Amino acid sequence: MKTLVVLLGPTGVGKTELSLSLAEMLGCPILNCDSRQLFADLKIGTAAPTAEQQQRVRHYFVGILNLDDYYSAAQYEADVLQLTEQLFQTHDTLLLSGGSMMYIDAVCQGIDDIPTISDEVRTQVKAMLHDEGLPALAERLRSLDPEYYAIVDKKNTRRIVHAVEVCYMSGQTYTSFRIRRSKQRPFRIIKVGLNRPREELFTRINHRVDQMMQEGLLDEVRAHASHRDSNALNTVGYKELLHVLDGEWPLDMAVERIKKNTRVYAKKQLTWFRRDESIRWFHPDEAEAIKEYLNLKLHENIMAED
RNA sequence: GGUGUCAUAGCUCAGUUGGUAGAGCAAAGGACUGAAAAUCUUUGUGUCCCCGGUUCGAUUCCUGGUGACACCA
Repeated sequence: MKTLVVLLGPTGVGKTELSLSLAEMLGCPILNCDSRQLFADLKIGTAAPTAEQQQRVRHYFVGILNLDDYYSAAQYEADVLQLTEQLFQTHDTLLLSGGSMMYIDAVCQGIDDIPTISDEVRTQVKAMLHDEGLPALAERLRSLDPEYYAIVDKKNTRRIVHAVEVCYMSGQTYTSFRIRRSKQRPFRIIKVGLNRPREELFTRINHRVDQMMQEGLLDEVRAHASHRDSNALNTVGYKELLHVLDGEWPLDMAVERIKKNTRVYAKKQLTWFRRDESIRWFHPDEAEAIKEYLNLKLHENIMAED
């Protein structure tokens, strides 16, 4: 039985550093599970693994997308499953490391099979939203899919828009695609969570943002500002600095906002992870304990096979 | 040293004609299934600077402290 070790935790906790030594111990490559490190041009602002780190351990899913590329959790699920099938032929264990909650769940439990929205439908629904407003779009959803309308957050534009898109795209209700059943994987999953005391985590985040600024984050944003409407740049660190480039915010205010928004993001990640009882939590400094835990679990695995 | 102003939530402040208080920001919590570092959402936070006095009752009025600021010496 093959094993996928999932290393997760809030942003800035220290996943990257630890993932390297775990991968070296396990003798395996690292599969990145950070939705923004997938983009080749967001190196500084996403604290992507450096060339040197990638020299140490082979990484997959780092810097493989252009800023305007369309990508999704479902696509990530498919890509990871395909790659793991291949890599498990030569490895017993693989390491998935990152903090993108939905991407992790997509790999571990799967995601419902929902039709991909065509550009036409996307544009059409976008126009409806623009012309009629959100309440009117919600009314359309009420007649298209009353069941989902009953439970959806009526103020959440993303959710309403997506549900309407799916209805128009498929001619069926959005509800009919929401199976929400977790899929079986042909490998075992061990989840290791990293966390620190709140104050410690926030101090690290603040320092890391200052460091990103020193490394030239503003220049990175400037270099790609022409893609400002892409989803990729709707990311903490980038959206704030775009306001600076537009002359709307002073730099120090933007830096403070980046720190705050990163902290908020970290909290959101922890909220999501908290309900996953299969995660075994550690402090990042407990590297030895983590290795011991993994060895124990992997050994159990072998015993179970005999 | 003198005169004046101020002292209320983690911060900036509002307010109570005397019945123990509220905004913004910060903070904490929650949702989440094909854009997720996205998107949406809930919630407080208190010796009202301290000791007295007046009063049924003082954060509010009064005396005295303490501290901050401004101006004058």
